[in-house]
Amino acid sequence: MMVESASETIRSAPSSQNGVGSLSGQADGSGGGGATGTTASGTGRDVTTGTDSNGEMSPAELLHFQQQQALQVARQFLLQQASGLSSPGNNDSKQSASAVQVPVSVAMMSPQMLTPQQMQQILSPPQLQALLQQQQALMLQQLQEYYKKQQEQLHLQLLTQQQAGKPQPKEALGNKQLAFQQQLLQMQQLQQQHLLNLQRQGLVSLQPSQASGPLQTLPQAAVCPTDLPQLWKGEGAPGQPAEDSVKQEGLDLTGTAATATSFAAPPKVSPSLSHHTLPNGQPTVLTSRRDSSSHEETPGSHPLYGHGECKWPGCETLCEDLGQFIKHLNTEHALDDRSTAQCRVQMQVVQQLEIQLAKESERLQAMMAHLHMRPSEPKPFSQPLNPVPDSSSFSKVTVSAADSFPDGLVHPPTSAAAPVTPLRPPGLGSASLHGGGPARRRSSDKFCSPISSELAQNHEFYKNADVRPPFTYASLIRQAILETPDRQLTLNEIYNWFTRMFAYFRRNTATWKNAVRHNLSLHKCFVRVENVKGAVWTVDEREYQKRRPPKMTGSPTLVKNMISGLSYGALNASYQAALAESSFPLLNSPGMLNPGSTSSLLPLSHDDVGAPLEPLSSNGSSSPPRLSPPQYSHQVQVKEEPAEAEEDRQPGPSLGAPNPSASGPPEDRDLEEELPGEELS
DNA sequence: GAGGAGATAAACACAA
DNA sequence: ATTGTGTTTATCTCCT
Repeated sequence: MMVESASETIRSAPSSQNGVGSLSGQADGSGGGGATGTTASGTGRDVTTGTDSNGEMSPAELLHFQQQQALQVARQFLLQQASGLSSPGNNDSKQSASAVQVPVSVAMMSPQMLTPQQMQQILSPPQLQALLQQQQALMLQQLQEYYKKQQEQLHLQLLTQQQAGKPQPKEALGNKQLAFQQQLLQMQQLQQQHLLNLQRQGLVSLQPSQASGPLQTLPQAAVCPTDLPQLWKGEGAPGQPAEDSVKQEGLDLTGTAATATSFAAPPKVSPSLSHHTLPNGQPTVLTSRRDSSSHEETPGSHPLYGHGECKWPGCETLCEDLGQFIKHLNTEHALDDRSTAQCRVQMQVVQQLEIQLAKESERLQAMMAHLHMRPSEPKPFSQPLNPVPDSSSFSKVTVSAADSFPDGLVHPPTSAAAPVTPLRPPGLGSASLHGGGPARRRSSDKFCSPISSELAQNHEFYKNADVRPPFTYASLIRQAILETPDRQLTLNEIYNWFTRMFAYFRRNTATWKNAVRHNLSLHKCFVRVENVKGAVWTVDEREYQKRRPPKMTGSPTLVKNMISGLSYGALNASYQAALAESSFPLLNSPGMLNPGSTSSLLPLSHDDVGAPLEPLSSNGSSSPPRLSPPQYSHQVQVKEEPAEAEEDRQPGPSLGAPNPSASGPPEDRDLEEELPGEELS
C-alpha cells in the first residue's frame, strides 16, 4: 500500500499537470491586471541597461536614473522572491528531485506561474513553513543586497563622473554630492517603504528596529557627506569594478564583505534571521546579510541563477556568467504585467500559506494528541524535508485516521497535500497526497482518505485557496446534492456549489462544468428527476455504493498493511475512512466548517451522511460499508420550485435548521426510475 | 497486459 | 442565433 500510494502520487503527476496547466493560463490572466506592482510601472524597463553609460549624466539625470534603477531592482527583488519560494536555496533544483525543488520544476513546466494552489499542493505544511522562513530570510538578504548594489552603483557613478569631470569646479562637485545625498535619501525611503510593504503583507516580520536598521545604517555609514571625499579618494583604477573600489574604501555598508561571504557561505538556508539590532546598525546589515545570504547559493550568488542558466520560471536562458545573467534578468524579466502578477500571486500564496499553516499546525497537534503520538516537536516545520523512511511508524495503513501523516511526515491532511507529486520522493508519498485533479486519486478516493473529513476539515481552505480538491467529480457532485435539505440540485445549483465551495472551480469553468455534466450523465448514481419547472439531480446511494465496492476485501495490500501495521483500532479507523469516503459524510469535524456550512450540513449527517461514520464504531470493520435500509432511501423530494436564485446563497442558516425532507418520509420517487434492486451484496 | 475508473475534450441534440 | 443542459463518444492516465 505504501508503495502504491507513493507511486500513485508520482504517476498522477502528469495528469495533474494537465489539469493544472490548463488552469494556469487563466490563473495567469487573473493576475495579469496586477495593480500591485504597478505603482512604478513603466519606469524601470529601459533604465536597467543604462548603468554603464552614465558618463555625463547631470545630477538630476543621475538622480532620476537611480530612482528608476532602484525601482527596477526592487521589482527584481520581488520577482526573485516570487520564484525564490519555489526554489529556496537551491539552484540545481531543476535537476534533482528533492521535494523542495519540485516547485521549481513545476514552475518551469508552466511558464506562466505557479498558482497558489499548485504551491499548496506541492508543499506540505512543514515545507511551507520552511519555505516561508527561507523566503523571509531571502527577502532580507535581497533587500540588503539591493541596497548594497545601489550604493555601489552610486559610488561607481560618482567615481565615473568625477573622473570625467575632473576639471569641474568645486561647486559642481558640491552639486553632485548633494544629488548623491538626495539619491541616498530616496533610496532609503524606498527601502523603508519596501520593508513596510513587506511587513504589511506579512512577508517579512521584522521588528521595528530591524526594519529600520538598514535605514539607520546607510545614512551614517555610507552616506555621510564627509565620507564622500574618502570615497572618491579611494577610487581605484578607472575600469575597476565598483565593488572593488568600494571595497578599497572600506565602506562596510556596501556589504562587500557580505558578498564575499555569500559566495563562501553554505548553500543552506538559515531561517533564523538575526533579530538583534546593533547600536550603529551597521553590523546588523552585515550580520543579517550574512545570514540571509547564506542561502543565496554558493555558485551563482543569485537565487535565480544556477547551472549557467536563468532559473526564472519558464526561462532557462543560458547565461555564461552572473553579469550576463543580471543583464538578462533586467531585460527579460523586467517589471511587466506578468511579473507583477506572479509577484502578487506569490504574495497571496504566502499569505494563504501562513494562514493555512497556522491552522494546520494547530490541527496537527490535536491530531497527534488524539493519536497518542507524542505531541512531537512543536516545530515540525523546521525539518520539512526530512527524509521519511517508508517504514515509518505510521505505515500507510493509518490512512484514515492518520491520513495526514501516513508516512510519518507531518503533513496535515490538508489538502494542501495534494502535491504535484513529482516533487515528493516516492518514499514520501502518502495516501493523503493526492495527485492532481479532483479525480486521479482514486485510491485515496476510495479508501485512503476520508474525503468527507478532509473536505470538512479543509473546507475553508478549499474555499479560499485555489487548490484543486482531491476528490472525484462524482464525489463532489454527490456531496453537493447531499448537502441540500432535499437532496436535489439543479445543474446550475451544482455549479454554484462547486464554485462556492472551491476556489479552484471559480476558474476554468468550461472544463469542470463539462466534467460535471459528463459525470452526471455517466454515473448511474446520479438520477435526473424531472420537475415541473425543470430537472434536478439526485443521488442514488445504492448506485453510488455499488460503483465503488469496498476495497477492504479487494485490496490485499491494504488489509495486509492494516493488520500488520496497526492495531485493531487503527484498522478500524482505516476502515472507517473507507466508509466515510464512500458515503462522503461531511461533518466529521463540524468544527472545521464555517458556521454557515456547518449548520447546513449537520442535518444531513443524520441520514446517510452520518451513516458511514457512526456505524463504523459499531460494526465498522467487520462488515462492508453497507447502508442501512433507511439510508438507502435518501429522501428526495423533487423540488416544486425553481431552483433559481440559488446563486451564491450560503447554505448556512436557511438550510441548516429546517430540514423537512431529511426527517420526512423517504421518497423513492426518483429512485424508482432507475434504481436497481438495493442489493449491495 | 487487460480492464476498470476517472478526467478531459469534443460533438451532438434539444429546449428556452 | 445563442445559451444552457444533457448525452455520448473518444482518448488518455492511473490503478488493480
